Amino acid sequence: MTRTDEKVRYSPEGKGSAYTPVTAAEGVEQAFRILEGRWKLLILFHLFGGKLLRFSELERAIPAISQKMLIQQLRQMEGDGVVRRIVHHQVPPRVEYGLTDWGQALCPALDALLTWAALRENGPDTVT
Amino acid sequence: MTRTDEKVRYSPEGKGSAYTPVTAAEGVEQAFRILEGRWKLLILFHLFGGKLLRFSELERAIPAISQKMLIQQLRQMEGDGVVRRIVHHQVPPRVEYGLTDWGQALCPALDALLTWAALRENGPDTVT
DNA sequence: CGGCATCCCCCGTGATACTG
DNA sequence: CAGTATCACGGGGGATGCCG
Repeated sequence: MTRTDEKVRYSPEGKGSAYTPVTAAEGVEQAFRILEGRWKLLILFHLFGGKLLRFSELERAIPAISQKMLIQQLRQMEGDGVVRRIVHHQVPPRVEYGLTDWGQALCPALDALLTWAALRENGPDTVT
Repeated sequence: MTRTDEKVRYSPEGKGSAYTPVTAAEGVEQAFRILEGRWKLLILFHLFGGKLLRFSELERAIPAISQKMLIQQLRQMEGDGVVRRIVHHQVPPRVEYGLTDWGQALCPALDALLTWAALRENGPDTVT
């Protein structure tokens, strides 16, 4: 590494957005807070692609999850604006869950992480 | 903004990289496992850009962290191949920490998450 | 300087039972 | 069908003190 003396805030595009290590970490942690949770990613990937799934369909798609955890994770993501809840007032009750636009926008970001994780195996360690 | 409302699914129908909701979630969770931890992101962002920092420098950079947590998070990331530990055998002891190439490769992925998180405020929610 | 060991607490998670 | 409520547990994380 040649020059590291510059005040590089790791900024990729050198645009107006200047991140310090602290603010950048906080931003990512904010994202992590939303995604953290034993089942959230699993739920998310079941909902990607604009799919709408009923509560019971999600239960079947994720057999190991309990009703409590399913509703808890869904509620949290709904509160965070990632998941949207569509209630059909009828008997028997019909509730569907899907992603918001912002939730859909997670796809490329998670894909980047997926790609990164895959590098571990593919990449020949240049780890000095 | 990029259009994510179309066929941006991770393509289960596609060829080559066929992720199911389960495998994709597992992949991202694998990445999350590595990044999860109260201080890891903060440490990471202090190390981005090929910077090498001593233990005591990291302590000063992150005042709120305890020695136990600092070494714990560093060790875990070292074990995961994200952080590399450089020991200079001398008196007094001198130990520096930096990122592996794989660790550096996290930058764009985390940037994607950062960008996504920023969308929440900037983007006028068309959350239907 | 750069750790390691111990105790303690909190909260996320799981199991189970009940309800509109 | 789609939840709600309660109890219990384990581990991640904080504070503190000691070692090479």
